[in-house]
Amino acid sequence: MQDSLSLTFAALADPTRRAMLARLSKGEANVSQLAEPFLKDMSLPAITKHIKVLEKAGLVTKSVEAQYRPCKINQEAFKDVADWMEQYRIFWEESFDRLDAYLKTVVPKKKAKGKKHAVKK
Amino acid sequence: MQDSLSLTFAALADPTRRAMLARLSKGEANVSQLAEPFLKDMSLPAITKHIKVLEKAGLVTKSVEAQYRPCKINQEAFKDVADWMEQYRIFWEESFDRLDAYLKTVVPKKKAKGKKHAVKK
DNA sequence: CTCATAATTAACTAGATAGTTAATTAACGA
DNA sequence: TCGTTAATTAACTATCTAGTTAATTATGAG
Repeated sequence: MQDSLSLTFAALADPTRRAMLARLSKGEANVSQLAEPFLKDMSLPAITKHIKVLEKAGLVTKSVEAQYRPCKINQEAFKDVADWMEQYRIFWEESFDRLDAYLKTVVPKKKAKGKKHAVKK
Repeated sequence: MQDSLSLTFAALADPTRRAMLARLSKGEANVSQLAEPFLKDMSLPAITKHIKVLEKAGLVTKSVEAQYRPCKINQEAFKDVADWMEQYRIFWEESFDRLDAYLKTVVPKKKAKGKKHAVKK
């Protein structure tokens, strides 16, 4: 991995981290506040690591306030995901009719020029 | 991991797999057609595995047609991602004003009841 | 039947990820 | 200054991931 979108999706691929984002969508929270619902399941260092993953992914920013580390959602990464999703809108929007129509506009049963990989059927 | 959304995000966290989806968004393709742009970088078994990841994530379905395995995009997983994203719309939509307004509606500098975790400042 | 192509499976490896416990750093309050 | 709380770092481990090569299965073409 390494590219920014991959980092972001990887960060989202964990229920603990998604729950943290859900919490942060309600407002800022420092590390122990974020940790609180999970401390029955995992240690504080584990939480620290999850937050680091969210930061590296650009989904969260953390600041310094005395001994606290208030975290908040960073819009940029969400925008990146939303932008990427745009190209698939046709697939996740309700209308099946429009999908059918769309699928007829692209690659009308392409023959694969060199006829090497031609799809027979 | 294990939950469906985590599987889906994990599948999206790879540029090869995202490129495959982009290809499939233009229309069906069988395994070797999907593989073609990547064979200079990786082997066919690696491709097979990537496709399996996309299938398990529900992003792609594969069928059988003679010796070919035509793949196509499966809408469901995209819908799931889009639905999940909905709750963060306020963050990825352009309007900063509306975000400010929103943030004032939730958690008005909560005091953390037991005063144990009170955010000082 | 035999060969070539499509695709998968098996077995293995390097490196990443997610967690642990123990120790450390920093700031506040008394 | 001393104890407490907030948070991180270090060191380690188990499991997962992404790739490899070699072998195998299945189909259609001649």
